[in-house]
Amino acid sequence: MLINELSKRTGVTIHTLRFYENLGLIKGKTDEEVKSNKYKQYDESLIETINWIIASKKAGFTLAEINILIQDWFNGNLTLFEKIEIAKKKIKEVDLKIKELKEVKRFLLQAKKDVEKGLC
Amino acid sequence: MLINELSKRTGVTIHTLRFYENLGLIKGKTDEEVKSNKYKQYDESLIETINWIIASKKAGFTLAEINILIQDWFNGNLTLFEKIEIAKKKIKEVDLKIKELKEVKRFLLQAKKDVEKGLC
DNA sequence: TAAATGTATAGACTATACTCTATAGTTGTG
DNA sequence: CACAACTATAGAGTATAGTCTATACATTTA
Repeated sequence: MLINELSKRTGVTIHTLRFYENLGLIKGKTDEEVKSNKYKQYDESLIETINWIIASKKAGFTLAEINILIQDWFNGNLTLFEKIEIAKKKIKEVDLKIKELKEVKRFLLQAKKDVEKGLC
Repeated sequence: MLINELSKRTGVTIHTLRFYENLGLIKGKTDEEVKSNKYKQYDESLIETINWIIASKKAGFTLAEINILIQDWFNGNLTLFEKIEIAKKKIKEVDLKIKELKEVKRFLLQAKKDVEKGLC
């Protein structure tokens, strides 16, 4: 598909998709047979990749971190063992973030309770 | 306490504390009695405020959002009802973030499982 | 009391992640 | 075939959140 379709199907603007492509997060390829233009074709599988990038960003990972993981995972010639280790490490990081969020929630619940009791 | 102590007790650099003070997140006051300098005194209670700012940042809130909440909460002359509503709203936001993180975790667990099964 | 350390202010600089503009060429439609 | 809509590239501009430097005083301490 062309960039316009990729943009519509992911909800990410064309500008941002190009920005991601420059960073190496995604990659389209120009059809060698077509000589008249340099329009890039984007693979169907990029939809999932981009959704994953969006989720990871929401989870607080930087694009640099996400990029390293993508490079390792898809282009890194890693052994099965190494891939499992990477997944485990990332899962730990996500668990830590969930723990931090739960602390913030506890703080908010306490504040709410204090107000309800008329303590502040 | 002076800014140096506040920095040491919160782990936030003096530069960043001043940056926060410029944004209005925290406030020190110069002792009117002392004419020789303009050294600002920071209240003991700011330690908790700053720890809360740090946690909120980790939770993905921007300084602008944190600032609005602080202004509302501490200086906003809100009714008890309004404060409870604000707390409820923030708790909902945190819950959403936790949900998003759990999705990322599910994705990672699936990837790990796929690798373990030798599917990729 | 000289030197080291601390404080205040203003402004420059950096990194991250976009977001927009300009320019040039390509494709699809009435 | 005119022209609107799409694509590519490069580079400028923006917002957020710091981080650092320079300058000028003030305070502490050996």
